[in-house]
Amino acid sequence: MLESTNRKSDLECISDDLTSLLQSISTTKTIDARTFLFQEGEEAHELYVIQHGLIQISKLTQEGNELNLRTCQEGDIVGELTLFTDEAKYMLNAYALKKCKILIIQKDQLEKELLSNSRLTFEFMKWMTNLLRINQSKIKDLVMNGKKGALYSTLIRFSNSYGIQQKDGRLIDMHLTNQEIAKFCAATRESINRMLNDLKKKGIIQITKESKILIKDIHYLRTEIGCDHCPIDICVID
Amino acid sequence: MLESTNRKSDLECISDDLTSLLQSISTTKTIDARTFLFQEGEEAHELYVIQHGLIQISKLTQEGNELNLRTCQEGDIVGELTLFTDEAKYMLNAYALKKCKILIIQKDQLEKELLSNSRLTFEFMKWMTNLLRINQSKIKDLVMNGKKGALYSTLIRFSNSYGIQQKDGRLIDMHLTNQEIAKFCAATRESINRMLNDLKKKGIIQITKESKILIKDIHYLRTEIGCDHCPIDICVID
DNA sequence: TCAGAATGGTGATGTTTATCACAGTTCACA
DNA sequence: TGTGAACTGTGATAAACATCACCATTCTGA
Repeated sequence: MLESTNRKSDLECISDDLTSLLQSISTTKTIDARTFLFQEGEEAHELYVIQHGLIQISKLTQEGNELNLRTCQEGDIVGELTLFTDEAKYMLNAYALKKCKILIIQKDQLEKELLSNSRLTFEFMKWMTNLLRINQSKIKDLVMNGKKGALYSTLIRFSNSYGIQQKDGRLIDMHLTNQEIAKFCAATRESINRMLNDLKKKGIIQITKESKILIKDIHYLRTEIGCDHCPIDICVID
Repeated sequence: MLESTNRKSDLECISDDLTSLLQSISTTKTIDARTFLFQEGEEAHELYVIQHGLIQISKLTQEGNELNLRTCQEGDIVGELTLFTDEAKYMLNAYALKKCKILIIQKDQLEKELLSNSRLTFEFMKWMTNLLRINQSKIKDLVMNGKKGALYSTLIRFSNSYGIQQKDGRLIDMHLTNQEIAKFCAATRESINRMLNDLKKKGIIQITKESKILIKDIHYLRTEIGCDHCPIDICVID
């Protein structure tokens, strides 16, 4: 490991002021692995900051299919889509992949605090704008170059969010099954498997002993989907 | 025409205070049909409110393909993705479909004004939150049910944004060519044409004399893509 | 340590969607 | 009012992707 991950959590992206505010007005709780922090349709009066653990944000379809949208870890803010909204229901599911320690922040309290401090507001709006930009670029990536584009985009985003630079490439420091990747791409496990094997044969990626993905030629992935010069803070998982 | 469109523009969604603020700090300009208000990569120091006209927001790919993201008319805010962001370049293209009258607002001036007035901040964050939710649901719709899902979602969104209720259905009061719809769905003109004709044969839609789309059975479209009970302010074009 | 579960891998086959090619129709405007 | 441009419609064919079926491999917990 030559260099630690360059991923910035939500809390790292926003200022220390906001961070300490969030921590000062919050309580904590612990949730077990393989349980939901919240589910679609539930009333949303709180939002959360992950102190420790791993949470998957997803959306379910009627047929039981699942689309993964984010994978969140320490420092990330979860549940943000309900802020300042009358419609107080979650649209998404938050599922704990590991045991988590969570800060709980009351939505109306945060709203109150934000409105009384314009510097915090500025930080928060900046963060929201960034989420908007990320989502815009995701729409393009998932839709414009078929499933291959969706996969390449997902790999690039994971690399930017959770990658560790190594001498022979960039390691996605996270255990990802074919099935999980498929859920980010809205593709089937089998298609993802075939495409990953193609990338292996071409030498673009490599699977490590701990079955993590090592990206040896990220430039190939980028040029294939035409995100050659897109800003690195946009091409991320959350 | 039994009932006027229920579409709310951005300005209608946000408060009168913000509306008048936006108008007070803006200058105006006029741009011709078939010209760009701004293009990807350009420096972004301003954002815009449409006073009159029609603007298409899109994203181009390297191969010259185009993905339509929004169609904006009177009252809509354009260029919002650059707010509160260091990255001062537009990610999208704004193309005038009709001659437009536009309010120009300096980005830093708006940021300053917003931060000095917490009620306006509240409104603005609420509006941004809503945009985020719309984008989330668009990702799902475009990706989860194939091109048919993308088409049905696009029709529903246009119906909600630009529809006029009539005795025999809901009329999308806008001239949409197959090619334009295709750009919203990231599909080909031919595929859209075939799918629309299938819907015609099934009696789900009907084309009026002015070649506008009349949706006779929106319930069918909704159930097919599983957005039967999604809030109407989320299933919109912008 | 061993049985069952989860995951990875791959062929065969069918469906969806794009591509190409071209003819018919409508529209804009000189 | 006629003519080129834009749009619609449709068949034939190819590529992308899903589905199904099945076996190999790895992981996991009693």
